[in-house]
Amino acid sequence: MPKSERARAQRDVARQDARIDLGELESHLGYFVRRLQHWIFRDVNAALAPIELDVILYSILETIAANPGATQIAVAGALGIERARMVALLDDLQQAGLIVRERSEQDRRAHALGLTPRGRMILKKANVAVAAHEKRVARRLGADNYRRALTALSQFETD
Amino acid sequence: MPKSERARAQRDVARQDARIDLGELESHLGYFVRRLQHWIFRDVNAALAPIELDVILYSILETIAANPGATQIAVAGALGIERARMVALLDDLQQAGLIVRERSEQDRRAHALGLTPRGRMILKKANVAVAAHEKRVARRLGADNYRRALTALSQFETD
DNA sequence: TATTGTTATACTCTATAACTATA
DNA sequence: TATAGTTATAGAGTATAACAATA
Repeated sequence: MPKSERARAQRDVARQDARIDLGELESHLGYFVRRLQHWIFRDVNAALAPIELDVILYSILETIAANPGATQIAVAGALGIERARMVALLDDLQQAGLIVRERSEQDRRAHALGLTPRGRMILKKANVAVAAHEKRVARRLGADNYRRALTALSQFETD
Repeated sequence: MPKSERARAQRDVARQDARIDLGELESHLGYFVRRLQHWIFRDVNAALAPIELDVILYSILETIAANPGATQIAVAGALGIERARMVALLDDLQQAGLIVRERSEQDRRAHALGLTPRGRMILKKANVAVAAHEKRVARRLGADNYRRALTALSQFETD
């Protein structure tokens, strides 16, 4: 099934029945965070689909670009991805010709990650698509709410 | 490897991890939403574990409490759960003696959902645990940011 | 002994199709 | 024909454990 169809199916399921009341859930931040996260996930993945990326692969590319030579564990740790899962994700990116894995000279157990020229080109396109997505989020949330949300949430410290 | 060298190596690794820069991700709401959602999910599930619930089962109980007699499809639609998955979730709740499924009199294909006395008792306990979780979120985010986030995100309209 | 990358496995979540009983 | 609930299955995502090479 094409991604657009899958996205529509998800929308249909997510659509709320107007008669249903959510009780206490309406006062819990977690409920609204989950709802927004769901919408954002769908929208950003749709935006990245034409260049054959999803938001996880994009996040990995962007992190490698900002930290050339970083190891798989460092990137995985920064993004909250299991190192076991990172292997297959990097395999995808490598097979697509977007990244290189080179043996680290300081520590021959580790791989130093880097972008290929093609990787840099695709990342540039991805950042254009993601910027457009970000504007859609801001428009749908309202400029004031968008600014409020970004300010508030960016100050949250995880463990 | 001597101890002093090992200590230095560990420091170097730690410093490298701390040095990881997330690039453009730091200006994207989606990144912070995902990060917060992940923390909230873990914390609320830990809070509900002692009464053998998770946040999905709790959300279903709360929605049934607010809409007695609602059908499986109505509750599933309101919470963004596939109706196929809802079956197993309701099986769990029914087996735990928290809900009842009764044939609807208006439409004999449908189940009218309701809480048992035990379901109401457990939901009461769950709401105490979730309220404590909500306070942890507010404290960690800061009172002002918590209010800002709740205001901003609750105004987001999904499709 | 510990760590990096890797493979393997199991479990959950999501999406879809197909079936049954009703409408 | 269509819908509510159900079953079955396939594909992701997540969490572990174990192993080889290296520290």
